[in-house]
Amino acid sequence: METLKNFHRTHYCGTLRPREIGQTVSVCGWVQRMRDLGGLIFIDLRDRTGILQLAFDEKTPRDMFEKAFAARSEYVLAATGVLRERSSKNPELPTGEVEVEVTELRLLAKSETPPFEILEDSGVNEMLRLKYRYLDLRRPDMQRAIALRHRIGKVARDYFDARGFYEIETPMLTKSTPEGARDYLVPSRVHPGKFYALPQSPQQYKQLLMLSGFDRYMQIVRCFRDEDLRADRQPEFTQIDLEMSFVDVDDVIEVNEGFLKRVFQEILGAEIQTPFLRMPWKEAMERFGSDKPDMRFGFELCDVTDLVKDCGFQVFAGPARSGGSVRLINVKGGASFSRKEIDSLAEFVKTYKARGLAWLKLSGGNKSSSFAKFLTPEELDRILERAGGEEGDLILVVADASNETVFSALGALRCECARRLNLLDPKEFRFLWVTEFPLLTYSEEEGRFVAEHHPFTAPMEEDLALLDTDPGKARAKAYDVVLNGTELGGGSIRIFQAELQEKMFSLLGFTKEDAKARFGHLLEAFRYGAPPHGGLAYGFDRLVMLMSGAEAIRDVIAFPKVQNASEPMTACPAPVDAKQLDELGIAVVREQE
RNA sequence: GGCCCAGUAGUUCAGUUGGUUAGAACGCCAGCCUGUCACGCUGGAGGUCGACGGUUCGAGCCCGUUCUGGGUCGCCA
Repeated sequence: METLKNFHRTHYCGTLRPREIGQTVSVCGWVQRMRDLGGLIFIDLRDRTGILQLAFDEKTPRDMFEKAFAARSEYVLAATGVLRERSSKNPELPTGEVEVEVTELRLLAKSETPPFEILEDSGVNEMLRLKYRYLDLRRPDMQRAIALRHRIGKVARDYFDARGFYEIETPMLTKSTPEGARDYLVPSRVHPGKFYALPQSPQQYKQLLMLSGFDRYMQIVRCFRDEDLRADRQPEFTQIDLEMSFVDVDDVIEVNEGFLKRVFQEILGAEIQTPFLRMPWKEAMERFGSDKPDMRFGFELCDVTDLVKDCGFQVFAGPARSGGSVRLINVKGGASFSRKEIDSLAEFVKTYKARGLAWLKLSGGNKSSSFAKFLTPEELDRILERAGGEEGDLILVVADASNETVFSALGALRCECARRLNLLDPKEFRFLWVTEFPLLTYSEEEGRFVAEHHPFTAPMEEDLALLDTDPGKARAKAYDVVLNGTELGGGSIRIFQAELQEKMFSLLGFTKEDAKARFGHLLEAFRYGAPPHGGLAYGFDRLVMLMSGAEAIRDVIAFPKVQNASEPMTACPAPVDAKQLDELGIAVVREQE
């Protein structure tokens, strides 16, 4: 095996063009492919910039030719030679007009045959890819995703720096505050029986930084939540976290619209119009059945509760009379769905706890329907009129005694129909601010109000009086930025007055002692002059995912975890030595079989 | 914790009603080949059909259990 002694790379493989013809170049990389034509050998050498053809023939020094002959996939080579024009060009390749007439070739490392080929758009099983992630990451699409991630982070740092934000690090070993997601706990050798928690977000620290007068803070920061995974949720994930002092909702929104406009412009060349549409939470739910509506298509919800309250169809009339609702979406062009497809949509809404799905199809001048026969023609006409039903439409109705069920079922259904009708263009970017979230929601399970966002979120001034009379109706100065049905980020203006914070805690059912034990440091700090402040945090992985067109955040994370929160390559989590546990004063009483 | 989907050479897949020795492509190995670039040609190696159990004269295929992975509901302030 050889080394790089006295060898100096002059170029990346993928960067060479006819302008360098005649120059002596030195390149390094991995063997993508070797083509042995007998007296002539070609090697495609790959580095992170692309592929370059190395050529070997009878003019090549004999020992170099022998080395080329022995080259195999993924061998690591260094080559020096004169760049020349190819006698037959390859228009498919950016470097397709040139090749290196090799005079020196070094074999730096051999490679076993990889478990899968290093190719773009690999159809390989993801588990295998993740087990050999270091090989998977050699593939051009992964290289691009990781490079894109870097560039987006760079734009974020540059943008916020230019607007006076400091990047300040906050601790990874923090105090567990068991409100919200489960914490990852870290034991302490020095304090047996006591635990740190990995941060779910730097929320309290960044608020304290505002109190310290830093005025504008940002951080690209790892966060941890010990909850179940999804395509867009990992147990450790990255936020672009920011906080600003002496601001209200409009100020936070404005600086962030500027950021998103900039990052989409710089990275994708996409011109995003600002300001974004803003929509109160209540309107988003009523119109789209979701607090993160995808605005790329219609199919808005339509409330027909009043029209069916007295009808003879109990499936509709029952929920309509008992405080629930009957709502529909009109899927334009949905009449093309077969009966079987409609049945599968009915199965789909059942996962959202809907009892069933009533449907009416307008096709070929006819109405076919699962429920029309239970209604009078007049009742049906009024429903169709309100739904705007016309030829080619499919009307889908969900009735339930719980409005939440109706919203979540129809909200998911409208997205599913759009998917099936191919209405989702990943290159179209429809931004939206959802604002005026409820401050509190009542938890039946816990028998108390819980914070919708978090307990430091400020109520809207116009709703302050409601805190004493009807707290469930109070709206918060909270906002989410939504892109194509994905929550990209969210934040709020925070409470900065101790009296209001105490009132919030009491609404949340915390005693003074509870509040002191959990948030005492914050409450005490707020006694020393807290500025009005607020902020926002982006899901960085989700942002990169949407900008790269990936379908899961795993595809934009170098070393992601799989669904059971383990990591296939290193096989963690893993048991530890009894000695380590002993030092920590920890006894494991229940092990997984 | 619930529901749905998937698991067959190294990889991606096919495999009829349950019936002889489980196939293809790519990859890999060997030979030939001087302008290929998904090189070509010839030959070859490579399989616990995820695992266990059951039904059967006979199971890749049917049944049950289980493991692994994916999606999703719950959960995720």
